[in-house]
Amino acid sequence: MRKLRAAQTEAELKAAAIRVFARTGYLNAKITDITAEAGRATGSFYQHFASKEKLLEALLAELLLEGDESAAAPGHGEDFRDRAAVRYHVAAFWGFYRRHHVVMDALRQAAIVDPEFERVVQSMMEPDRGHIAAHLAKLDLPGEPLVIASIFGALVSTFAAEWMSKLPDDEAIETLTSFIYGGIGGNRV
Amino acid sequence: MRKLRAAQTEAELKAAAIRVFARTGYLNAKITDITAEAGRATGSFYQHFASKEKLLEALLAELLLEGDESAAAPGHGEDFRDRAAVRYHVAAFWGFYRRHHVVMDALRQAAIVDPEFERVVQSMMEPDRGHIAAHLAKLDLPGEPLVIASIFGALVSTFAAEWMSKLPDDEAIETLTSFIYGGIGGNRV
DNA sequence: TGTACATCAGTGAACGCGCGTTCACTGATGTAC
DNA sequence: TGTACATCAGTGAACGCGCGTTCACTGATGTAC
Repeated sequence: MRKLRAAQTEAELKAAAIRVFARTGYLNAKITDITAEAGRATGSFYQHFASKEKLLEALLAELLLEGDESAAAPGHGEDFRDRAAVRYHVAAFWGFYRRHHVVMDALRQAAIVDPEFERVVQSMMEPDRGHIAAHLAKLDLPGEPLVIASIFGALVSTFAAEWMSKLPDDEAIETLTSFIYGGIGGNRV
Repeated sequence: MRKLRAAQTEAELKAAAIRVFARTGYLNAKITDITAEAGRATGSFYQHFASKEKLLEALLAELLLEGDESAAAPGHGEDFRDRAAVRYHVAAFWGFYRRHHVVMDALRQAAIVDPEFERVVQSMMEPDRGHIAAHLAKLDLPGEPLVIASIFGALVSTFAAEWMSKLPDDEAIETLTSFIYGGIGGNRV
């Protein structure tokens, strides 16, 4: 089966790309770095992807697939006056980031240079943000729900980017949860 | 005076660079974009800066100069149990970012591609972070002071990056202050 | 089942574009006498 | 004050490097008869 072989190579290129991105960052990654890492010839790359951008889009598609799964996850606490509900969301985001930070960072880097990806990343984050904003809408908040939701996202992802490798998961999740829970007013009775 | 003319040109190149960075971002900015914006010939650039990186370092030096001034600012509230003290720091950071976001963003972009700048940006942020951490050390916190201080920085700068142009300053500062004050436990009596 | 031909994944050397950097030159400003 | 020469900021065409992309080729797998 030839299709199979092609699919195999394509998968190896994707996996190699993720390793290269992790090592040098998306913007510094050369096509030849990726093919070398995958043990293929340079030209092989273009049989599967028209460009580095298209490869990243393919990785994004995989990531979105899993995002949809976890969005359809078992009903969780909806009321953000409940600390456990906040923690649930922080933990979910944290876990997602832990599994996909290489691709997420690559997307962020691509967005810096290419306005097209800027839009893609934005629209990728939008449902999450809306979801969080919906939880927040019921509360008595120190600002617009959408603004606070953006704080939530920014906070968790920037924090994760810096501390993921330095703190144990539960400590990070606890710290973040406490901070956010307090931030949205959870400690006022 | 020849030195004067040179200094003049150098200043114009810097100013032009900031305009170009604001328009296209640091990573997308070409040397010729900058010289064109300044109305100079390409070669002129290299009479003043050995590279785009060196130009950015020069802009950084200017920025640090002002940073030092504001650090030596009039004694402000030191106790973060006091909401006004928190607000003071948020407002200071917000103002600084408003004045210097182009260069700060450029530094962030440079750090992505160049590990050298990574270190520079880190060490630039470090005193601030230490300063904040010192304020926090007295409190009963949901985590390590340095970790919380990094939340503080990440929060204000990511938030600023997104909302600076969309929210009036005082609303942004209020929202951020409330969130952070709550986050560090300020609402528990 | 065997032979002849077609298709396709993979190869890697070569090509060429974009852009950073150089360099021989110009004209103006400064210096020596 | 005037002339001859040196210095230096600025110029922009040309050079060359890095890297993305192409393309003629190979060998293996699939198809027709």
